[in-house]
Amino acid sequence: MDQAKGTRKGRTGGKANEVKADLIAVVVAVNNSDPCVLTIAQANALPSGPFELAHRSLQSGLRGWVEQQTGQPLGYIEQLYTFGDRDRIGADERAISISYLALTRDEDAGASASRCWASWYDYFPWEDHRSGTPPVVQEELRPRLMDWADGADDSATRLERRRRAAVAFGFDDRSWNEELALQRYELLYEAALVEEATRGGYSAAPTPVPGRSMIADHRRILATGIARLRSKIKYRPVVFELMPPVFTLLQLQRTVEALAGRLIHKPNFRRLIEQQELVEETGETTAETGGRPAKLYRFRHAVLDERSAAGTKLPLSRA
Amino acid sequence: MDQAKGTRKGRTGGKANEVKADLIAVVVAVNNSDPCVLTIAQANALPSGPFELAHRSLQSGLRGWVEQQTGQPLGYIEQLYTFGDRDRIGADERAISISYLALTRDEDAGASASRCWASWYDYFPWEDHRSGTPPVVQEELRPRLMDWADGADDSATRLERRRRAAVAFGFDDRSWNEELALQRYELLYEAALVEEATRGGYSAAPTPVPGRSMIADHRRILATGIARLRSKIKYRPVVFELMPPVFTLLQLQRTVEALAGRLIHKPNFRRLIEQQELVEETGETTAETGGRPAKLYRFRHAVLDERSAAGTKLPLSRA
DNA sequence: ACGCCTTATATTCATGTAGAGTATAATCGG
DNA sequence: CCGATTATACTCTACATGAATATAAGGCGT
Repeated sequence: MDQAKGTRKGRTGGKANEVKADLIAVVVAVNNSDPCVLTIAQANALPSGPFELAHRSLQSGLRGWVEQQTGQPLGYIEQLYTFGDRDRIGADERAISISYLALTRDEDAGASASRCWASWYDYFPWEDHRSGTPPVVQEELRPRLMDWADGADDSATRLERRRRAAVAFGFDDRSWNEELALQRYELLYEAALVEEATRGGYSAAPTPVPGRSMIADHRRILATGIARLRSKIKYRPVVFELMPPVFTLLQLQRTVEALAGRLIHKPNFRRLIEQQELVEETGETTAETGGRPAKLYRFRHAVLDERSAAGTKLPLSRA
Repeated sequence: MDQAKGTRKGRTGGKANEVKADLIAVVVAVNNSDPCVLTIAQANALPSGPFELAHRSLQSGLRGWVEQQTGQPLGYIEQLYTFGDRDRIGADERAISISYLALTRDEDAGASASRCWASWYDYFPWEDHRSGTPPVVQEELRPRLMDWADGADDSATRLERRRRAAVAFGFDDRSWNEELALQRYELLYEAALVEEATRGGYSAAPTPVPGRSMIADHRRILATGIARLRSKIKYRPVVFELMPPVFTLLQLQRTVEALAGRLIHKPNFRRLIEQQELVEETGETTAETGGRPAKLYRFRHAVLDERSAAGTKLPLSRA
């Protein structure tokens, strides 16, 4: 495909088999039920920078870049994915992108000149189902994806495309699965319905679907982070990285709902949290919620020790 | 720590911020209830090679190296983790390791000169609990980990180490969790009980615990692959990548047991497989199993289409 | 041919958990 | 003091899971 580029890099002195490695961060916080990502460049890019010799490790390099570009110190970090440059748009030379997900609280609003929190759903308007399926899904994504499917050469491909669209977006009475955020973005990319897909300039660029784009493959990386986080909150107590030290159960629920992009059954949510003993009461209450004062809770950090929390789904014998 | 190396790389012409990127493969197959990994260099290394300019993508580069070094073509591939060189032992220059998990069948025994399948449990004897907890856990790992814990300076650290060892290995009536394969290896590394941990030559090297080691951080990468696979078989139908086209339910169970390193309740396993409609009968039976002839099944490839199969663990509303 | 061993397959039961709905309690503002 | 609002508690049903037991169908030795 792009084999013509194979011998392009003729720098003298440099070893042929070396590449540039970029560290890219998806830094997430939740403010007032709004899931936010830390951005730079007028919300057009994620914090990032090359892995340098001075960096002690990949993670410390990432921390350095994020702090330098946004002033935001990072707590919880996990690796997302390493992309090769075939996936990178506009990359001028051989490069790989090592992406990370970081969770933080947007507490200290000090020195936040370049710090810019943007809502996830500015980039992915179709991902927020907290008020029901957003209109853009039925009114725009569905017909345009169907057009794309019908544009295939053979009928097998047409069926295949329809099926993939239906699974990803929950068409035809399928249920919406919030964890498929990455698949949805990639499907739209493949259908050339997002701005990034038409950057090559080869095809006549149609109007992209709603949703802000980013430089290079940053929006794809953001989608990867969203998908990972939506999956992870279900089996690891990572939400608490996004919560203040003390909170009410409803605040916790609203945070999870913001991340998942869908609503949660309140009594069941409370039951789940309580029976898993994820939190403990502080003894205080707050009346700032409007009605009956709510108990305040804090995260039981001990659960990080107690549970290895890898759920089984196989009929393993307990013997 | 290794900051002294910071300015070491003074090559003229080459850009400073470029690194070597190695592609490393954990290629898994299961033969006769034995989980195997594809190795080279007398079973001392995993197939690997640098990411080169000629490679179309990271995955195709990996495929190339594995096929060249072992003759084994790869089917299913997924990325595992990208390690920085602080984690690499004996790395002479700045480098990162991008590791992958591949699943295959060891069918065509043709041209397998350099191809060498080695059992997982040669490298991790403490991971096979199919015949109960292996003796090495109680007889060797436990006392030596306790010694390590007791060797800490302050009592808080001692308690912490004991707790981590207990969680990882299921001491003190805790249950064994097969998915913690990586944590177990890293704990042994930290306690300097594996050969890799004493390569620096600084400390007087004690006798490592049983279990074959590998070059660089390859055993760590293998542990990463084992942990990932043990986790993934529980929520995605990846086992079938390791099965022949047609198989009995017991063969399928034995394969899962080989991977998980523990036994499965037979009736429940069958129920799980059947009610999820993962397989369909071929109509044939085989009498090669000793007793009553077993029905032969094949994987229902349609499930890959139908299900997005991301299980929920939150009380989401279905409305 | 018969019984027995082995493996395959089917059935049952108790328990626990998830989804969903309903009921009561404690504030505040009029 | 009433009702709007939010918090908290309880109930019910369906289904999945862990575990045990029962029946079926071959081979094999005598």
